[in-house]
Amino acid sequence: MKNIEKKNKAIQICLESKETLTPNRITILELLLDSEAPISAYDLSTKLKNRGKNINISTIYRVIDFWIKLKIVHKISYLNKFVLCSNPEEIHTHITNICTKCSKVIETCNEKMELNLNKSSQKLGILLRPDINVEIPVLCNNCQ
Amino acid sequence: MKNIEKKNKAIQICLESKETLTPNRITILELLLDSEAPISAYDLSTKLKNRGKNINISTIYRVIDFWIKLKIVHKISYLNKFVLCSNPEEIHTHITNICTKCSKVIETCNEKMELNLNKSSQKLGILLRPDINVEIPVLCNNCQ
DNA sequence: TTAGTAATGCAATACTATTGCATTAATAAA
DNA sequence: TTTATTAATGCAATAGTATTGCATTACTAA
Repeated sequence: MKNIEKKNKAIQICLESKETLTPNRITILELLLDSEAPISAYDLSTKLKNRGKNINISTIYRVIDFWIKLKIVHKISYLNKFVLCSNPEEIHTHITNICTKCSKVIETCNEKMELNLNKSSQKLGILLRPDINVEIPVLCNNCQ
Repeated sequence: MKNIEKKNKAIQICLESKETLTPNRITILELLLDSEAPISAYDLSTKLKNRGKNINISTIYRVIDFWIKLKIVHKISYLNKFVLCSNPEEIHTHITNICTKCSKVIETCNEKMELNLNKSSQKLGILLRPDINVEIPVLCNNCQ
């Protein structure tokens, strides 16, 4: 999925949800689009300052939360960083492979990674969240 | 696995690794044993102070890292907290189901959760880490 | 036009984690 | 036993991450 498609998809989802598409939300969405690797809120803040824009850190966090709620953005807890979802349109288990050496992220979806958790979770009496995002620590191609 | 067994196992692993078993390391191990839920480094610090012991926060982090390296303790990135591994003796994929509502942790191992990642990761050119610990956001029994 | 709601700014604060250097404790070699 | 070496800890500053309450501004609907 190309960046321009991702952006349009995000905007579409936003409008369909009847949420407001503000300049800050677009700006931060674009920064996340530009960033291949996950990026922290404070890195976003720095990038914005470099471009002459100054958005308060609280607003940055709020905007990130906004996109997370729409499932456009994922938080990578392992890194305390944020990344655009590679497939925002699909409802599936998001699997984020994170290289623990170089922090590169390889995102894939349930089918490709064969994560069959539903049966076993029933036995445990737990319910998988529909917006499930699983982080898996790996070593990428270059770092092995 | 009972607490006393876990403790003995941890001590055994420590000694077999020819690491030093210091009072701080034992104290913090015991606190982690007592805590059912994951606990933060600063919460450990508070508990220690309440018991009249004052261990510097840097030491607490170092001791936690020490136990993590021995695979006795897991960091739960989703919570920025730490928890004793339920099965320190086994080499397997650790799967930590975390209730996103109450933070309860249900840990299980690879076999029980059917996490078949090896084949698919090969296709992606990535290598699973042997000490892999996967966090899965769920809703527990009580919170559904 | 006005009332109400949503978004943002501001700045303080809380929480999480690391660092460099000094000191102390433990261990091994002479 | 004494000394040299290494490991562990303390200290306190600092860095990084995230949230909060309240004021202000922008937007939306009555």
